[in-house]
Amino acid sequence: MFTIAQAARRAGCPASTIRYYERVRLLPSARRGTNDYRYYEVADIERLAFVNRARQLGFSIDAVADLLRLADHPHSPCDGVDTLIATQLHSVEKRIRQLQTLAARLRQLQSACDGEHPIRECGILAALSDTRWNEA
Amino acid sequence: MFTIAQAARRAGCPASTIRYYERVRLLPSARRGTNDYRYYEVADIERLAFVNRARQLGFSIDAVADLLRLADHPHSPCDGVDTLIATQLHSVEKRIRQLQTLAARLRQLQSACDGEHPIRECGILAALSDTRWNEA
DNA sequence: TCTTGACTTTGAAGTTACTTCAAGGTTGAT
DNA sequence: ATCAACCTTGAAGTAACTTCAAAGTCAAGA
Repeated sequence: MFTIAQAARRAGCPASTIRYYERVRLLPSARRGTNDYRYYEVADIERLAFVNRARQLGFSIDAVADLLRLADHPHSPCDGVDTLIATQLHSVEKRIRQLQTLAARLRQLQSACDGEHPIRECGILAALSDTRWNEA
Repeated sequence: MFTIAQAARRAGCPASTIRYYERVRLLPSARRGTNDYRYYEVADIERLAFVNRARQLGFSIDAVADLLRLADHPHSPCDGVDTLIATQLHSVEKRIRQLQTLAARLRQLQSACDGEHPIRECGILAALSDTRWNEA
């Protein structure tokens, strides 16, 4: 049996996050001691660690809840899991593409200024003020 | 003079966003008519468009406020502008690297399952449950 | 035993950048 | 006159937490 801080250390997240997951019902209510402290067993901590790993992969709380539900039904087919992973991968890839476009624009802006002149002559602000910007 | 919806259309953002920017003081309070409607001139709309372009580049509201302040001082050197752009570019690049790591992990997970078996045998959930995960 | 510091509890509010909603007033065209 | 489409405000909702305040608990050392 572990206190919330011990569980947090083992699972690799703050105690406040564990309380939060309980509050939003991502995790079941923890067993309580007579002092009203939450106590966790190894199995609880493993589930929590599973949640943290999925969150680190960028899954939303709702998606993690789906994953947990799927993991709790060992006999059903795993298409659902595959779909969740694929969906997440697609959204990550899309976000990467957006950010790459962004980075390219920022680099372009950067090349419009050598830092050695007053703002009045700054190509960056000129570009940002240019109404033709949105065409680019 | 334009109403808020007209200004919004010209600047390319919802009217609610303009009100929001005013509320958080990113933009000055708009001039009001006797009907209490907000009215905008071309210069106001240009400033709003500038804000929208910077936001589209991923600058936070605070950073946009900095950009506006800098743009309002045409005689000071433009190092500050350069720094803001560089900082933003670095954070975008960092985020891209994080997401690429994420995508690689998701692809790795994907390869652990061919979708043709029950969850009990699913390599994805096995990997997510594996305590050695965090080493990877 | 007392104290001290580190833990625990709760509910509420703060974070970011908006969007949505409710309830009501204004405008312009028919 | 009436109708749609606009405008106003303040408040609440969104995601996923984090931080805070106020108060109770516990373990160890003097």
